[in-house]
Amino acid sequence: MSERTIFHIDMNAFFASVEQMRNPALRGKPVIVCGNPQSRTVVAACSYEAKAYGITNGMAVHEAKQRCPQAVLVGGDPVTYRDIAHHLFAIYEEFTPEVEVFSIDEAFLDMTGTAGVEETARAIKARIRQRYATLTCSVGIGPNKLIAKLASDLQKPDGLVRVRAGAIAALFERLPVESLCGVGPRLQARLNEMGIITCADLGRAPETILLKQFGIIGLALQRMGQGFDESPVLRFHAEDEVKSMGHSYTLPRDTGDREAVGRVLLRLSEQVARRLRAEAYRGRTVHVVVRYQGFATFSRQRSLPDHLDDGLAIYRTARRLLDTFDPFDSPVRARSGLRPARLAKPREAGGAPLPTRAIRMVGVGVSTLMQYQRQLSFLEDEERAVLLNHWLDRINDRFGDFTATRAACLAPLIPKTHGFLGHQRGG
DNA sequence: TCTGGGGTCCTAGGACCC
DNA sequence: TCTGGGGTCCTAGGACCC
Repeated sequence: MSERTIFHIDMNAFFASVEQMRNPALRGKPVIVCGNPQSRTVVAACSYEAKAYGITNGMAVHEAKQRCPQAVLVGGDPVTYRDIAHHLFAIYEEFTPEVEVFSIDEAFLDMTGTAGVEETARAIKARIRQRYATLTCSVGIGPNKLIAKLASDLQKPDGLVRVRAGAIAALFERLPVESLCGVGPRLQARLNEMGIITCADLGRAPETILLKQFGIIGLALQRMGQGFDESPVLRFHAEDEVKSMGHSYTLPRDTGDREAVGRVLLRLSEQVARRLRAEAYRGRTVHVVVRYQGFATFSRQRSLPDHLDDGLAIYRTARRLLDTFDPFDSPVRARSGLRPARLAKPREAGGAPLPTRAIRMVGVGVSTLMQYQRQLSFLEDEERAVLLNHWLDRINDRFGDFTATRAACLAPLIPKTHGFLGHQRGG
């Protein structure tokens, strides 16, 4: 088989660049795109002006503000980003039908057989510029996806880097092992401990050692360290094959109030259900995740006999799971293999009831999904619920989340009467 | 005011069935 | 009288990605 030519296109500071594009006042300024700027949140994307202050994606917003007090905070606008992303993918398809959507701002293109490889890359960049004057991208070109992705990282912003097969070995001598897609902080730390610092080190590491340390993953790691990657560019859009859907919410303040958490759970369950219905899915496994003060995070799941897409039904299961959580016992019990349904009520040490550990975040998800035909006729006893949900969806689609919803969703997420300290700052 | 929110994949152990 | 053993489903946790 002849050598492949793969492009990886990575939009530079995508969300922040979109904000700067549609609001010229933000151009040239440090811009931080985050979730709700009012809540505890992290940097989802930041402009290059902000990066200059050491701000990185994933950093707590409060820390980012410390580094750069004049940074402009913008709440993200996922609908617009998705819209523009779709236009960008359409542009790529002008050049080849072999486009793999890797994330909202990244794609792989299989350009094997194209004459004038770098000219084509420049043409794509020009086409993007023509459509969105202020958006730039970095294009990485390589003999496979692994190398293409790595190459797009080598020059930012507005980069164009081609790594030919013959140049990989020399490049890997100087690239740290964490530049490989798939080697995160944990793996990096373990590899570094083993004396594996560069990609080339990884490629040279003895198979037996890698196998022993990482199991089957070890062999894949070694292949990566040698620059091998056979994975094809899949004409696949993320939304085609959804495996799970979920929502989570970090509370403005940690709380020990189970009922307040329950209300958040109901709200999240309704959101998840609405998305399931919008995409004609039903699911049979309900997951709940709880993060406590201190960041310890636990999850529980339960599979049900039937697939469902009703918020209240999801909530009822989620609520039962939530009620099996015992913050002080969970880590032990989780390892003990006891099924959540059989968990004992929280024990009382020395007769005194244990205090409840405050909850920081709660999430609900549904998996084991099944997509159905919208024309499917429903059983009669389900009709009412289906009609109600349909009606709620129509209103919410038009006017936004929670315009019409169950009354319990409208209660404050954390009652003000509970006396949380420290959230009202002076004057 | 340390540490979001959306996902995917893998592992490991237990239950259960034949 | 040990303790087989494969297949599948289920659950919890962890690593990683953007």
